[in-house]
Amino acid sequence: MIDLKLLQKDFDATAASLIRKNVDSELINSLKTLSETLKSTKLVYESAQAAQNERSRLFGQYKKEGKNTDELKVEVDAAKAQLVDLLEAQRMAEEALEAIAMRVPNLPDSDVPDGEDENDNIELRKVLTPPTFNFTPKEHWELAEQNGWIDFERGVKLAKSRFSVVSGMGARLERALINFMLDFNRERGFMEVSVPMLVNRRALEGTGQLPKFEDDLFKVDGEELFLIPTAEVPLTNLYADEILNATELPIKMTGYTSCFRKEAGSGGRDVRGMIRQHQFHKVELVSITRADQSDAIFEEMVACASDLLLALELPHRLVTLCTGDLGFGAARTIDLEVWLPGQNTYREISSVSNTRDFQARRAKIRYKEEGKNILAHTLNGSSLAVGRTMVAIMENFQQEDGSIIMPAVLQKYL
RNA sequence: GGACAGCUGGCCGAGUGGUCGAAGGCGCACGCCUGGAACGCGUGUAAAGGGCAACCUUUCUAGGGUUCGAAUCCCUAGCUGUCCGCCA
Repeated sequence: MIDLKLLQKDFDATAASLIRKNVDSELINSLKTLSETLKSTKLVYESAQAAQNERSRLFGQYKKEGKNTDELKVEVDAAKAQLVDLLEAQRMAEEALEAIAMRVPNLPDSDVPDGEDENDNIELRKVLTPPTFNFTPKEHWELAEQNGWIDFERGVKLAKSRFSVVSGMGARLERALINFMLDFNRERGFMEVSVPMLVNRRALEGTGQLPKFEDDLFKVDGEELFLIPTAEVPLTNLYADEILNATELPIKMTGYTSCFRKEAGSGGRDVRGMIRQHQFHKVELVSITRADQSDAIFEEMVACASDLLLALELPHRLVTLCTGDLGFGAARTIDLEVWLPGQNTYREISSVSNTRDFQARRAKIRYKEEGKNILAHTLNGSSLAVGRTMVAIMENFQQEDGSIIMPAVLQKYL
């Protein structure tokens, strides 16, 4: 959630910032109005309550002194009825504000480039040169089927479309990648954590998937539980509702989970192959930091993901997302896109975001510094999407006969 | 799933109707002590919102109720623990 005080104090700048993220200006106006209404409603209620508290105190005193309380009781009862109404007004103002505030995205950092969509993203740099082939490189689904690594049909039989089965060397590669990534991240100071893959509504509100994006999530029937779309949700919410000691920060974590997404809005995109599945594996990085640490940790996380690709000898590029492509909770994001020779293009394989205090405000993650409670900064990044990494390995290391050479760093994991 | 017990500050824990946002301890911060530390001693220390401030409001899991007044009494829900059942 954005800082509503900032919106009240510096409306023009905050509104301009939200407009950069395509938030409707009417919505911004109503957000401001509602937050001010709440403020004045509260003021009225609180002074009425203060008067009532005083009367109650007097009542006790009268009783003790043996005075008659009949007159006071009439007064108290009258005020009580009024208080009920005032409280109700306050509650309605709160609800109205929250309904909107929880659906307003984070403010982008001032240096995030303006833009409409992914076409306006800005390439930062390329790492490694794409390989050249003296034959026409195949796409991964062809290679996967030829090598017996992935069975798309049987995945559909077991569940539905966008599910697949990985077997043989493919399954071993998947496991090797997960282990390799976790070890790599651990060596960079990220503590390994294993978390639930089902979470409650509160957790998803904390990281921003709810209330706005419920359609993208798989929900467990009859329970208030959802399958996680990313390990970012449980890892970040690990510290929800807590006040950490400043000296404990930064907390740097890595975790492997399956991820589940309905891919509701993705239409007919990437229907073939394993680029876009309902269930996929991902190793995630999450950091909880002090406000002054998040920029440095952000760079660390980007470097970690990029170096991981480098270790796997996978050509990739780093891209700064423009305002229009930025996710709901992100103040800034760098995507890592891996080269896919079969598709002759770069495709997203990792996304590293700094949400600043946006998630922390929702999830109530604070730290104490010099006696004050300060909202933490939270960051997340994939490191990496396992399925897409397998796709990249297949396409980049394919031989003319369709066989695939494994990256050297994975040897000891296979 | 069944029975019983519990849920209080960063943590532990006292508190059965007003003097309680709450004893005490731990932790933390600062100071003294020390060559430097530990120990010891002293002081401070719940959160959220509003206000320049004094101060005000709210919060003892949540929601409802009783009462002039609820951490305290009643109801419901959630969670935790223990025992039983089931089980990888």
